Amino acid sequence: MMTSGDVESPFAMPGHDHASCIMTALDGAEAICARRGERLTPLRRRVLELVWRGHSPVGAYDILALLQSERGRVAPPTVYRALEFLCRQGLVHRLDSLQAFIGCGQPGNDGDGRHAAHFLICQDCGTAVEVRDGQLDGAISRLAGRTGFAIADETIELSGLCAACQS
Amino acid sequence: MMTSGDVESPFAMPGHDHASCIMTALDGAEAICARRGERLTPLRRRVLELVWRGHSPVGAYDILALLQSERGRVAPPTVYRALEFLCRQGLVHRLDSLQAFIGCGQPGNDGDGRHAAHFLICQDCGTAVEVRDGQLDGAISRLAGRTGFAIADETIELSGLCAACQS
DNA sequence: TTCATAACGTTATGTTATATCATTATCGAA
DNA sequence: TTCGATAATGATATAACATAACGTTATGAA
Ligand SMILES: [Zn+2]
Ligand SMILES: [Zn+2]
Ligand SMILES: [Zn+2]
Ligand SMILES: [Zn+2]
Repeated sequence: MMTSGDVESPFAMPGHDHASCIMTALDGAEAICARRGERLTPLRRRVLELVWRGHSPVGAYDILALLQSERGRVAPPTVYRALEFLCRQGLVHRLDSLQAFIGCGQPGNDGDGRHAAHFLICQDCGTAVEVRDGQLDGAISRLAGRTGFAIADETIELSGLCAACQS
Repeated sequence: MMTSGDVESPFAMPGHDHASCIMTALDGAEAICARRGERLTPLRRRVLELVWRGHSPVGAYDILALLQSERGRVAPPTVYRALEFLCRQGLVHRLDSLQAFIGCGQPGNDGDGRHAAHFLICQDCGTAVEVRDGQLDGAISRLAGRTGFAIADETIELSGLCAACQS
């Protein structure tokens, strides 16, 4: 599975045990919600599982189609409400540059809410990896301090080619 | 008018001479397109002018409505094609977090194409300021180098409150 | 049990963006 | 100048993404 220490080669996980990624994500979500007194209902849990189908961002309507294939009539608000809950809990992130969603690999590391997430997105294989970089965080903090700007939300998404896809 | 050296207090321009901002942007766009052999047609020029109505991002359908009010029937592709051209020339940037567009204050500084743009966006007054920060650029470069990632496109948008709006 | 609230279902609509094909403008070559 | 290639625009339709509004059901505490 993918671990949170894989920053040096975040894309290097071909043929990994993805079932383990999913299980870790679901178990972690259960624990986080239990601790917070939030309700990870069957629907929300299933949507989270569908978001975790892989390591590529998934569109809301992709999830909708998957839900419809297993439950019959499902309407967009059903999906958007579940995604909103999952984003609020920091279990899922929205990638604004793609209008799509991806599971968070390090949820709950920032107290009780969501955290700023920074992404590398491969335009070839579609993989998106959440990265944490102290220098980047520092540069952002200093920029904010220098300009007197109070950051509430960060959208940092770097698109390009991962190492494996450059050959 | 706003100059490209205002990085230290990028939001401090209340009551400035915005007509001068617009003129500078249009004149610069003319010069850049002429140099590149690209055609800044009346429509494209007008869309650029409308994007420069202020220092807040403008939605494509806002521009559409403005165009319709002065030309009668105008369809979405007309606006999107003009915006696509202006983005391609680096004269306008799209803010993914807002699904909106804003004029570039420093176009043509990077040879013949668009450049990476980083923004501070005030959630109160709506102003968006394009910033250039060497430390941020450096942190991004090092992150890419360290992970073997080849960046093609950067979406960096920091939302929050500008200094003036925190009181 | 009863009530208040949260979650979900359902219908309708709003918002953003693009595919496709017809028409017109532009510009260089014959 | 006329022709023909290409770029730009017009026009119609539809795709893709997201939310408003309201009714119903589930949940849990008093
Ligand atoms: Zn996996
Ligand atoms: Zn890749
Ligand atoms: Zn101005
Ligand atoms: Zn402000």
